Amino acid sequence: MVESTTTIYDVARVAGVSMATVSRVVNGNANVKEKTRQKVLDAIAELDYRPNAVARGLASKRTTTVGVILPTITSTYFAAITRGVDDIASMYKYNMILANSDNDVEKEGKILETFLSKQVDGIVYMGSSLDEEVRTALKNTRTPVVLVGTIDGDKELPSVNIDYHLSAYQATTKLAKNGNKKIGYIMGSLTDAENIERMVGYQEALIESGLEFDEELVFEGNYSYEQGKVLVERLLDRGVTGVVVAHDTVAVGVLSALMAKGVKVPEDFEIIAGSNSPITQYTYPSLTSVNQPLYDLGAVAMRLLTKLMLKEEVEENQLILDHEIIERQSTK
Amino acid sequence: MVESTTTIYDVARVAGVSMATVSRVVNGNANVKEKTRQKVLDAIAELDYRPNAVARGLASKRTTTVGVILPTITSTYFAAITRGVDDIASMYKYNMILANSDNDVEKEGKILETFLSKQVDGIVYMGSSLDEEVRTALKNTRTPVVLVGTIDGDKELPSVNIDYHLSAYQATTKLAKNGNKKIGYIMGSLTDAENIERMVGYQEALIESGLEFDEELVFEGNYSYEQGKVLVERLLDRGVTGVVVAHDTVAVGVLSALMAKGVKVPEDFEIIAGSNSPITQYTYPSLTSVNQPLYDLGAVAMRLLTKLMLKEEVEENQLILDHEIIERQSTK
DNA sequence: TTGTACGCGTTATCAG
DNA sequence: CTGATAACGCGTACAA
Repeated sequence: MVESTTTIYDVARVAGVSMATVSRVVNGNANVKEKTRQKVLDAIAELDYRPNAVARGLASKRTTTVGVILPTITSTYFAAITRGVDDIASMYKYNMILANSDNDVEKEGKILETFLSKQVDGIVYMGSSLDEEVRTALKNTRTPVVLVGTIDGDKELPSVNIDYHLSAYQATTKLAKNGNKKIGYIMGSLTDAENIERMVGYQEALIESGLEFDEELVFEGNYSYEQGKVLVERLLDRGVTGVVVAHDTVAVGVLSALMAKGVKVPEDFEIIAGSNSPITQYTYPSLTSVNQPLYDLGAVAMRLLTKLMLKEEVEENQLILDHEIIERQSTK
Repeated sequence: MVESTTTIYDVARVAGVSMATVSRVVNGNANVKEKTRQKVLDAIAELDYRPNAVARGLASKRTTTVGVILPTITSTYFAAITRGVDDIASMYKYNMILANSDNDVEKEGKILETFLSKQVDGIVYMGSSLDEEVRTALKNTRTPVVLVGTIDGDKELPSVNIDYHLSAYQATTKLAKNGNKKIGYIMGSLTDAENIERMVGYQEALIESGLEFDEELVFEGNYSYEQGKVLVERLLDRGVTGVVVAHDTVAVGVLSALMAKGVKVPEDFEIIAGSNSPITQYTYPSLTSVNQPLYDLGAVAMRLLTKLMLKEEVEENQLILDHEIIERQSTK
């Protein structure tokens, strides 16, 4: 196999046609006589010719590649979304360049630069906190961008999310109905639009349930399991008997710490996790969870992106997918 | 921001030099007078010029992109490895095109074709079963390939793994020493070289521990949680009191089913998981696990790949990383 | 130290 | 239906 880059010219020569015709055949252009098409196809098979996508990209200004930027692929939350993105992407013949940002503004900036220099046709962005700087950069690009699980406060950038406000309201109400008087909430930074929505939903639910809002019961938990274990101490100190945890990994940490302390779940303490990523089913007791349709979020986002890339009409930029609360063993 | 693709020529014009000089500056070529370099830099800043990586790739025949092919990114096992790959990749200025194969031969073939047509500089392959067809294709490519967590029976393709034989031996021995008389093993398909190694280690440990090998106690478990739950019935039926489970997700399924049945872990049943992916710490009781250094496996593989891509000398192609058994709560 | 000119492998336009 | 030929944006010998 001496494979020294056989080009479209080689194929043309062997098939006895011009390279233009070969190009037509390769690209499925209809204007080719069946007989010549067959000659070309034979030559392609004979030479084991494979089109060079880079050259193609240069000439056509399309790379059939989209950039995906996310905090870290090791999170089952982002992994599930990403799987949805990839499935739809490959369905539309796109590939995915993936980059982990650790939600670091500087890294995000660099990744964005790289993606643009690589001429990606579109970008899928995930990141709990959408920094102002990054947001501006995203808006100033000609390249289509879709946010997933991330809210742009101004609702300018296309995005796919669930109704965080409603989900927080429902989860809190559920805990209230189960008789909990002190209900905690662990979410990400309150500077994120997404969490502001959650906060409002939480407060509304408390009020409607005749409970008092106490900011001491709201905690900022990042993505870590350890964080969850640490927060349990404070939850218990403050008399909390039920908690809604936005990030699943943190929820698992909370559960583990409670179990280790001998606190009975759900008898003495109830937990509702926030995104129904796979791990919520793996724990024992399994975690009641807000079911964010993660795979679908990714799939829908990618579908939206294809429309944007192909300049199709898009009636609505801000997509909201349905969620539900899946009852498992961590609530009564 | 009228951004109509400013090229190297525009920069040259503004800076009053030739495009060759601009190219030199952009590529950090030393042979440029400091003064002109500065002029060029200014022009670049003024025009907000960004090199076109596609054109660059065509001219230089290097894309600074590697292709990563894996069964599914939703597995914490592969996700952890992938994170290691990406960190080292970006350290060396490479990007990662990611594709999920579901371990399907046909998909793998297509992905490989796509990667090659996109002119990736190298390929990282993960997949429990390395199909003969795929293996051949991988070997016939000029593009460097590194396998991770995957064994090439012939040891021809460069790879990074742990010693599966030894790990199986140790885990089995541990359960034997703890007094278990019937020890089960759940692994993937026995057609995979990796699992054959496990099988041998398992058998050796049994013999040395004076226990009998019974093929009825070896199960083929794929990656699913559900599978683990199903297998528990059979394990119990056959009097097994301790099991080694190669795939963590399956191990979690086993644990959950046992807990649900009221079987005490580790008192009445012991479990050792196979790869120490994050979920093994998240369960309660947490899972004793063979600690495969997943992140490192990915990092080392990518490092090896950079050497291959840069045609550096590589003394050893078959890398084996150390593992250990991390004691948690699922063993006595 | 800097500039010229060609090539990388395709796509796309325009004749014919 | 088919064939020249000019881009696409950049790297790089070869000259100067």
